[in-house]
Amino acid sequence: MKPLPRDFYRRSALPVARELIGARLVRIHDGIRLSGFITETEAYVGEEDLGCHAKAGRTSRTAIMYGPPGHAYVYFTYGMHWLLNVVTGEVGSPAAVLIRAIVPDEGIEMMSEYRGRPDTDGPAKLTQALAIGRAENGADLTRRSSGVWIELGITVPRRRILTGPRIGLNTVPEPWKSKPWRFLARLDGRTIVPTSGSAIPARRLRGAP
DNA sequence: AGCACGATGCTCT
DNA sequence: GAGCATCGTGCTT
Repeated sequence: MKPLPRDFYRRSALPVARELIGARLVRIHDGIRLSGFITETEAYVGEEDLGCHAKAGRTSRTAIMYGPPGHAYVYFTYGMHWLLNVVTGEVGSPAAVLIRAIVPDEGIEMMSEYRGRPDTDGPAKLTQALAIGRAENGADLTRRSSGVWIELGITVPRRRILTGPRIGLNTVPEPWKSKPWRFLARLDGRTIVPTSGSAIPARRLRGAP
C-alpha cells in the first residue's frame, strides 16, 4: 500500500496526531517487513509550545523539525532510548507528532527478537522493536525507499479516541503541561482485527480502559 | 497494581 | 551542570 502523502503532514500537528491513530507504521529491516497499527500519539505544535523541543529554537537537534513535513524526527533521550516523531506543518514551522505505541501486526517474531520482549506499547519500546534509531533521523516517511513509512491501516472512529495531557512533561510550565494533546485508541475490551491477519487482544495495550 | 529508583549519555544553559 | 517526550526491576499494598 502507498505511503500517506506529504500533504497529509502539511498541517498542524493536532489533526495529524489524531488521524494517525489506526494508521499502519511499516518498517523494512534486513529485507523483513515489520508493521503495526498506531494506537497512541502526542502533538508538539511549535516554538511557542514549551513542551516541544523547538522551544529552544533551531539547533542541530531540532533542525529536522524546521524542514519539510513527512520526515522522521528521531532523537535520543535518557541516555539510552530513541523516540520516533513525524514532522508536520509547513517548512520553517517546527512541529511534530510523537508515536507512542503500536499494536504489532506483521513480523511480530522479529520485533520480539529485536526487543527481547513482545510488547510495543511505549515510544522507546516500538523503536527498539522496529530497529529504528539514529540512522532513521530525517528519513522520508512518504517514500518506501526510506525503509520506514506510514500507510492507511484500520479506521478508528473519533469517539473511540481518548485525549489527555502529554506524558513525561514534568517540569514544563502550564498551560503547556496540561494541554490535552495526547491521543490514544480506546478499545473497550474489544479487539483490533487487522485486515491482514489475526485478531489482537485489546488488553495488550497499556492505558486501555 | 502501583510507586521508587537507577541506568546512561546527549543537549542546552 | 542540570535535565531529560523512558524503561525495567524490585519492593510494597
